Amino acid sequence: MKTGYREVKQALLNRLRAGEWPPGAIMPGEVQLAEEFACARVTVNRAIRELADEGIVRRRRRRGTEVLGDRGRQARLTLHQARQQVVGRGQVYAYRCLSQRRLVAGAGLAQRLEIPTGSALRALRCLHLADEQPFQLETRWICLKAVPEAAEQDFTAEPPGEWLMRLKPLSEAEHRIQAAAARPPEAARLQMATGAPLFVLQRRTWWRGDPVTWARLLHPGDAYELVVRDGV
Amino acid sequence: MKTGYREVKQALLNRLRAGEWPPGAIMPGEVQLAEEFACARVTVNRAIRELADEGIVRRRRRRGTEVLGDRGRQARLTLHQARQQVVGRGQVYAYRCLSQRRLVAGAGLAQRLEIPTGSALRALRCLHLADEQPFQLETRWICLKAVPEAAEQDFTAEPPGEWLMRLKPLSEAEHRIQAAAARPPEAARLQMATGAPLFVLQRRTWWRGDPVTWARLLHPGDAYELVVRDGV
DNA sequence: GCGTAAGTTATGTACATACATAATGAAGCA
DNA sequence: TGCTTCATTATGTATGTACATAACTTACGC
Repeated sequence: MKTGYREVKQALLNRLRAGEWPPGAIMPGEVQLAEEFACARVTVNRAIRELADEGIVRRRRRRGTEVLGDRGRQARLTLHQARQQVVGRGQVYAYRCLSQRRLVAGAGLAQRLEIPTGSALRALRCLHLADEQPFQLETRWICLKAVPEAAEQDFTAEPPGEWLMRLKPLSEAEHRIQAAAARPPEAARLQMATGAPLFVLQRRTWWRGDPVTWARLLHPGDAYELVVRDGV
Repeated sequence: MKTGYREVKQALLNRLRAGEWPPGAIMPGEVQLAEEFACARVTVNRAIRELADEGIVRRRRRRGTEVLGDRGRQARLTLHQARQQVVGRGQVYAYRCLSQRRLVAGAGLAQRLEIPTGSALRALRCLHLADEQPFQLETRWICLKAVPEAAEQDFTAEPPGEWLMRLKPLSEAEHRIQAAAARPPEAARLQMATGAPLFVLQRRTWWRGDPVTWARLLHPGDAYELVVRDGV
């Protein structure tokens, strides 16, 4: 039976689901599977490579393909800008820059951003609104060493996230998601009660290894959720 | 210059980062790039395919390869079982099953689980501890139609998440992450104040389209965070 | 002018072949 | 025994070729 890599992949997935090769087991080699499916080895290779990319199996030279068991559920998360999230909900987006200034990094900031103390930064505080209601409170620092253009940029019209995305669209990022209690100034900005739950997303990004920005994005906890749907 | 697909991919990424092809632009075709890099078309194909998999470009037949701009940041999220998270932190894991019983789905449950009203379910409430401290409060329903073995299974020794993972290791899943205020019973179980922030992870899974389980995992907000690090 | 058929084009996939690379074990030697 | 060397093996990658497929363009018939 002449087969494409998709069919091979699906067939292998079905067998894995059926428990034919339990976690920890070594699957048959590519040549053997190619023979069984009556296809070229490259075809099997591609099928298994995709399974490996998805974290279902692990491939090692000479060892073969091992079925992974205790791996966690994997999901592909996509994080959008506030504007996209708001218009995606069918609401009207608005943006306000609450403050923007320059400063030099103190010890705490320097440590969080992994930069030397005294580095020049741009500090911003912005509010994103959905249908006139506070949607996200953004606190952001931008390293002027990595992004000197940010020193003179005026962020009253354009959110810094979108501006950065346009300037440096491809960078590495680290995201941290937490739940926290709103402190008084945050609660006031977001028009919620002090101590009420906040959804907190912190994002740090790098550009070729250099720290670019650190953002803390706060959402009122009762109005926000992150949804990830993903066939394993 | 004889090149491998990794080099081609990196070279293309560099040009994309340099803004050579702005978002919305159509990149040169595979044949042209193959000629430029002095390699086979398939090599360029693989390089660009990986960029497409990562959400950086979009490929369409006859149209060519379009550079995406407004896409959100992507990250690969891995969600582990409570046990793995706890031992990963270097703490001692413990598990307690607070209650387990059978019931039939009422209207609300049926809707949330996307099953007919009256379906047989197993309902569980469990507590996961880290160093004797409450770490996660789990509320779970298991559809007996999809997992009949769960009807008689005793979950006092093994957490249902791990048991299910062993039984049905590969299923589709939907995750929802929220921040919420702890209600009195939850707060008591987790030894925290009523109204304090909770990190809420809800997970629904399917097995070949059939709903399998719905879990609500609550973490004290001040002691939990989800970290995702990912080069774009 | 309008709809349909045929042609064009870029990506998508399959295959045979060849060689590269990492990991493992066995043979050979001090 | 302990070490190096070499053969083995499964995966990793590159290439030329061929054909498939989707989508756009043009030509044709009416």
